[in-house]
Amino acid sequence: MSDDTPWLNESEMETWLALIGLVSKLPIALDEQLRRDGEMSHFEYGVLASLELAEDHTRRMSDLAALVNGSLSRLSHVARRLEEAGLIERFPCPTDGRATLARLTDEGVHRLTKAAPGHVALVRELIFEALGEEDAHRLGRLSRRVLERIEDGGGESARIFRRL
Amino acid sequence: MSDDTPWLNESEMETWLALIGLVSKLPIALDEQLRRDGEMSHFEYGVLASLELAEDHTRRMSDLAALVNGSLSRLSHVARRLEEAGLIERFPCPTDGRATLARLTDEGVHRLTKAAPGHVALVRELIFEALGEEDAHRLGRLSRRVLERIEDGGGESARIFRRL
DNA sequence: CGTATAATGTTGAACCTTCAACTAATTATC
DNA sequence: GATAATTAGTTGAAGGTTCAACATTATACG
Repeated sequence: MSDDTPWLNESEMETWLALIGLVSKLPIALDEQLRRDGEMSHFEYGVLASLELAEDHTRRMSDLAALVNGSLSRLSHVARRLEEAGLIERFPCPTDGRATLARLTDEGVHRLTKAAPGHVALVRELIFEALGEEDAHRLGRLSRRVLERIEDGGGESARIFRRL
Repeated sequence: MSDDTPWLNESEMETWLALIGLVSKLPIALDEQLRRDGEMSHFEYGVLASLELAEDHTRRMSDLAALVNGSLSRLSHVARRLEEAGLIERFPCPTDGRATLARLTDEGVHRLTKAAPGHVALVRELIFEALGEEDAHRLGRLSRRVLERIEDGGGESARIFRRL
């Protein structure tokens, strides 16, 4: 095979490995703290936190799924467990019979409140203290640009593929 | 409770959400392409690629685990599946009776070769084309700094906790 | 209206990862 | 050199995620 693939050069490879390292290890660090301080995963924390910010502590399942970057199926399973644990409750949406609403319970608020300070402290240490406000802000902007590209259709080849 | 927790301000929250978005979605985009072009996950790709770069296409399991940012247990399960699929083979290390060596087979090389061009193309598009070489390099440097902080013990609170 | 299509969620099975327990070999220590 | 502690790796069970199939309700459109 004639190799016209534009492989990564050494500098690009270093960049890529650093990013992959971050993407693999940051979630583990977050899960570790939250498991310890709140007996929950980072995904579950996201669900609870996102409900706490919402009007009446209530959101539609599909909105919630989008906010926490998860599939509806994943959220549905997680919601069942959170409901069994008494941290949220679910009930049908009065205005759209297809939809389900999830609401944070008082106990959910309590558990979130217990875990949150440690979580914020960890985020501060790993991002804002490690980089300083300015560089942290740069990291945010760069992340957003990559994110846009990802959401733009998952890559050129995927777009072509999907059109067939 | 008197609330002296230094919550994130709006700008910090935007930064953090962007980063979390990246960390949740980049792996999904990578897995999608590799699943399509090579019937493998990104983690499996990492294992095969890391073996291909090695002397004699062979590495110790524990070295491999560190290189792909995974636990030894996870790697062991994955290695069993890759071995069953004929992509790698495992055999005891001749110089250290505790260790196991993993070697990429010819079929493993073939499968890797099949998936690699699409993978590189995706990485190029999502990172280097989206950001340009210079900003991509910045992203790499920032990632590395956060990574160092993570590996520095998982955060101040964790260090204190662990000392008790 | 009535049917076709799309949107919203849930479920169970298959699959993957983590966790704890375990085996086996090596190194440290006395 | 025997025993203890450490290191390397595997395993099975428990728990979480994905995938495909399904049920249900809403919307489009003829």
